Amino acid sequence: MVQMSKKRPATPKLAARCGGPIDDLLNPELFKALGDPTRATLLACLAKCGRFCTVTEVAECCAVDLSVVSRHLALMERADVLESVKEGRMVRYRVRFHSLAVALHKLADAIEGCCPDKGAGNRRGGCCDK
Amino acid sequence: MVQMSKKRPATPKLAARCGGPIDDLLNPELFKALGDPTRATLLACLAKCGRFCTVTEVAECCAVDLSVVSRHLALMERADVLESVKEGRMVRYRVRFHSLAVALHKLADAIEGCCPDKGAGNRRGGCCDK
DNA sequence: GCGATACTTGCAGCCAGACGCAAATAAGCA
DNA sequence: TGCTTATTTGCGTCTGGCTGCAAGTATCGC
Repeated sequence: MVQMSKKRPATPKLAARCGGPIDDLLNPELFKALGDPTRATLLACLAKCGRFCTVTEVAECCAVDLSVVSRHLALMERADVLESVKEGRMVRYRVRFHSLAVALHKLADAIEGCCPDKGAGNRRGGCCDK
Repeated sequence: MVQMSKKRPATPKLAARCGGPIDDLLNPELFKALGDPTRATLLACLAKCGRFCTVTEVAECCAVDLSVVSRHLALMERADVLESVKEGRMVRYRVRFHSLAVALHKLADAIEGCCPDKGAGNRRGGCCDK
């Protein structure tokens, strides 16, 4: 296995030029999807429920209009937080449990990998590609 | 060790009444802080840099006004993403590596714990307190 | 086909937040 | 004290996003 040199940039300006795993993992679209209180409620309810739920069912867990719920669910699907299946006239949404958990674990690992006080030489390969 | 009953709510509506670890971990303030492209850039640069950086240094890694950077950093500090120290006339910010990584790992675990196709009976105690 | 149900989309109002500029505050230095 | 540097704050602007209502589309059962 080739040992890549994982240098740490001296300044934030240099860090900007230096790609690392954190750049792709810190996806604003994903976190925007998780950053709205209404969507957080919907997501938590869907997660606790576990199964595929219809838009009407999900709408019963918070006070906003059904059309708003429909839009929130569609947005979270575009951000790969949810997946959906169409069954006749209804659409069922479910949390993308694995994909979401993996994305969060990877980001957490990338962040920890950037931490300088981590024993000798960054575990997990450091934060920077060169 | 007492075995708590970790039932899964039948509907999203019931799920809303049923508290679980995911409710607290899915903190909109945190994800709002991560959900802006400019803040994502600043955070990635700070993470790759690893050390405490001044506002002026951080501002060099993206094209917005210094005052904007100052506001973004303060916002991320309020969301517990960054920490700061004041040194004379300058303020240095650094990523809260451990705290951030732990929050993300916990959320990822809580989400995985909600996933129904996880062998027999939810690992990690399920998603619901009752 | 017709009405009912399930969901999406168009529209408009409204508020939050991102931004730049300029002024204010704070701290170092001569 | 006066000047410079570092950062914050006030203000106005503007865009984006959340929301509700109403209308549109799709599907089901009769």
